[in-house]
Amino acid sequence: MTNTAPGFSFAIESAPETGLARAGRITTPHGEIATPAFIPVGTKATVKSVLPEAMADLGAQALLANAYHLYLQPGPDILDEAGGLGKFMNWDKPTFTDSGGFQVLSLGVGFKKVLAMDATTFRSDQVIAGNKDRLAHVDDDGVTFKSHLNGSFHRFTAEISMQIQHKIGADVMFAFDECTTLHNTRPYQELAMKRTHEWAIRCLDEHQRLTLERSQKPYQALYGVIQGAQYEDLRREAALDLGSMSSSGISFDGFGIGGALDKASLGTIVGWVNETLPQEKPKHLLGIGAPEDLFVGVENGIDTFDCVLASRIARSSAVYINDGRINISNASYIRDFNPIDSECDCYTCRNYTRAYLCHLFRGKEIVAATLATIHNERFIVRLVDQMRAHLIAGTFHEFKADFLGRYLHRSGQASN
RNA sequence: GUGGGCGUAGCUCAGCUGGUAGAGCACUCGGUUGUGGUCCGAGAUGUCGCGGGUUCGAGCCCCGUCGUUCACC
Repeated sequence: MTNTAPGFSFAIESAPETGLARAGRITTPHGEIATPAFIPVGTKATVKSVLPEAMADLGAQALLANAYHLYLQPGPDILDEAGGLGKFMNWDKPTFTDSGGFQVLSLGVGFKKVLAMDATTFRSDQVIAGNKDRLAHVDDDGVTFKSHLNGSFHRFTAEISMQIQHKIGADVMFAFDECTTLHNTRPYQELAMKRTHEWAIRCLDEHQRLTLERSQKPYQALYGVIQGAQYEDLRREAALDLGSMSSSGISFDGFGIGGALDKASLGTIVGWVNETLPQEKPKHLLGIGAPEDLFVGVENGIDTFDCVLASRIARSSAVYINDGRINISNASYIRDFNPIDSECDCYTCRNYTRAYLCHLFRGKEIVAATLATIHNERFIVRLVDQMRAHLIAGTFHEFKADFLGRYLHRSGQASN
C-alpha cells in the first residue's frame, strides 16, 4: 500500500503480523529511508562534533535540523540561497526540520527545568519556570521568543514557521505545535491541544500556498503533530482530527507524536495514537531515542525517530554497549586498551581504544566528543536497522528479548 | 641580623570576640530523550607546618621551632 504525494511517498513492506509494528520505505526528493529508522539530530545543520560524511558512513539515512535555531542563525534566507539545508551542509540524503514547537516548551515553561519523565517526583517550582524566567510566551495566535543568543524578540506563528521551514528546504517538515509537559494541568493540556489543532490547519493552508509559490523547488512533505499528553481521550481526539484533517485541498503527509512522554506510559500512548491515525501514513516519534524506548516505539507502529540523547550523552563520556551504558571516562578505563565495544563495527571501535577515549575526555579534548558521538549514533542507528531486519524476518520479539535481556541486565545490577 | 605577613583538603583560599573544620576547582560516581557544547545531583578527602603551654575546651591565645615571603640594615 502506497500513499503518494508529489515527490514523497511511504510504502509498507512487512506483513501485518505483529500488531502495529511495520517495516516500510519513505521516498523523498533526496532519496529513500528504509524504516523503522533512527534519524540523528543536527539542530544547527550539524550533528555536534561530527562531519556529515561520517554520519553517512555510520549509516544515518536522514538528519533532522531545527527551524527555530536555524532561523536565529544563520537565518532562513541564507539556507534558501545556499540551495537548501542539505546542500548547505553537504548532506545529499533526506532531511527533516522541526518546527520550533519544542522550543515553546524548552524555552518556555520548561526553561532550565526538568522536562522529564516522572511527574510525581518533582515539586512544581522544579518543573515549571516562573513567567519572568521564560524565554518563550505562548498565546492563541503564536509564540514570542526572546533569543537565547542576544535577547532580541521574535514572533513565531503557524505561517511564519512554515515560511521558515520552506526556505530551509528540508524534505520533511513538522507543523508548528505547542509542546507541553506532563506537569501542565488537564485544562491547560486541552487549551494547548486546541491551539495546536488551529495551528495545524493554518500550517496546511500556508504550506499549500508556499508549495505552489515555490513549485520549482523539490517537494517538501508536512507532518502534523499529535499532542494530548498522558490523556487517552485527548490523544485519540488529536489523532482523529489531524488524521482526517484537510485544508486547501491537502492533508498531512505523515504525523509526529509529541509531548514530554513518560517512560512508563510511552507504549500505551503511542499505541492509542497509532491505532487511530491512518495506517498508510508514516509516523515519527519526536525526541525519543533510549534503546529500550525505541523497541516500545517500533512495536507500537513508529516508523522514524529522532533524538539528541545519543549525541548529548556522548559529549559527557557516556557510551552505549550491548551490556548497558558505561561512562568511558571512569577511572577503570584508564588502562583498558580494548575498543569501547568489541562487537561494534563503528569507526571509533575499529580504530581506537577505551584508554584513548578516557584520556581524551579527561583532557577535555574536542575529538573525544567526535569519537564518542560516532560510536553512539552508530549504535542507535544500527539498533533500529536491526529491528527493521527482524520485523521483515518475523523475529522482532526474539530480537527484543535477546537485546534487552543483555542491555538491561547491567542496570538491573545497579550497585556500582 | 632585625621587624612584619603567611603556613588549614591534591590546588586556591574561608574560618566572626577560643566550643575538636568549610567553599570553589580537581577527584570518584550517577543523570541528561523534537540540543542554550551545557547543566544538574551524589560522594570521598584533613595528625589545621611541628613541639610545648594556658584553658573544662585551641585552627584561633602564649612560648619555641621549621618553612616561606616582604621590608629595613
